[in-house]
Amino acid sequence: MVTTKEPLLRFTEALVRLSHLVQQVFDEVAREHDLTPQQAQLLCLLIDGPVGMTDLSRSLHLEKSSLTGLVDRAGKRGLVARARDSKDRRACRIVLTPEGERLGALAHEAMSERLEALAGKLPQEHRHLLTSAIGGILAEHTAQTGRAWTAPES
Amino acid sequence: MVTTKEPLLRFTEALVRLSHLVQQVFDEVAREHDLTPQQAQLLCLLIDGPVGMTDLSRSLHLEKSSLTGLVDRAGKRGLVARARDSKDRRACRIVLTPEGERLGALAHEAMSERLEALAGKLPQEHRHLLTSAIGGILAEHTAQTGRAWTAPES
DNA sequence: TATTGTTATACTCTATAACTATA
DNA sequence: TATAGTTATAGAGTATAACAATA
Repeated sequence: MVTTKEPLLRFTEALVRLSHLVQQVFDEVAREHDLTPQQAQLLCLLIDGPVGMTDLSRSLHLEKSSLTGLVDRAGKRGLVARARDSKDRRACRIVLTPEGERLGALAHEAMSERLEALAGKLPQEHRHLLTSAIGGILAEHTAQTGRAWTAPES
Repeated sequence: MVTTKEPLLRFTEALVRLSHLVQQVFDEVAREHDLTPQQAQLLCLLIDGPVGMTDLSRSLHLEKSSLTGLVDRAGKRGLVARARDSKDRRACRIVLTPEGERLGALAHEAMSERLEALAGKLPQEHRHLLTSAIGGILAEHTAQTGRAWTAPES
């Protein structure tokens, strides 16, 4: 289980620390845009188009009832709105308001810039390797759980 | 700003997705051990020894008052306790109870196993590269903020 | 005066259980 | 019956502001 030489930073520890750092940057960016982290995440998920509650709750790993509250509060702040589904009268699709779209895009861009800055000293080839290694990990998770790490295909 | 060929998965997006995945695994593990994610994180930070409130709030990026509540609840569950500081009568040091130590160790181990499984298909050398690349990113963050990503040196 | 930590207050976030309405 | 979503409730997490005790 333990290899002959322990590196300075263990692999799993590196993953956890990186994830904490990214999370922290995300929280900061959200706050700078006067959003809660959860609202920012919601906006990011809606940038590509309207999504139904069930799909959203899967993507966010939230119970439907938790999502109802989140959408309610985001709605009260004028970031999103509920649109009725034309095919299924039980369902609704959550859409970004112009303000939600604006803030979502701003936050997304700020996030990218911040992360780029963090990786600025990394040589290009290392970035590519890192990216593809992460792709492998995400694929492995998909294989283990059967769930995709992107949009839920209905 | 944009290189000649955009890879399938952009670098920053890969970082964000990886971080979400790790976060999700962390939440699952915490829940399986009947802990909230924040409690699990608290236990992990205390494994190496008692820590004062001010240092804890820095490590967790929490206001002191938020931390008071977190420690209160963890205390009510018998996971941690407040010990008075011998040198400074204002301060206290948060210590793990035996139960907290047990649960913290279990959760930490489960987390490692889960992440190892996710990276299982990755060749050793890629893992090392990934680890050192992450080390670089963490170091860059330290350089930019002046804060270390590990224990806060008082 | 500065620092350590708590209290008071007001939100947001989250899950569980029970519910309504549509399919 | 099953699915989409909400309501009710309870508790956890968080920040801001004001405070107490010690340094």
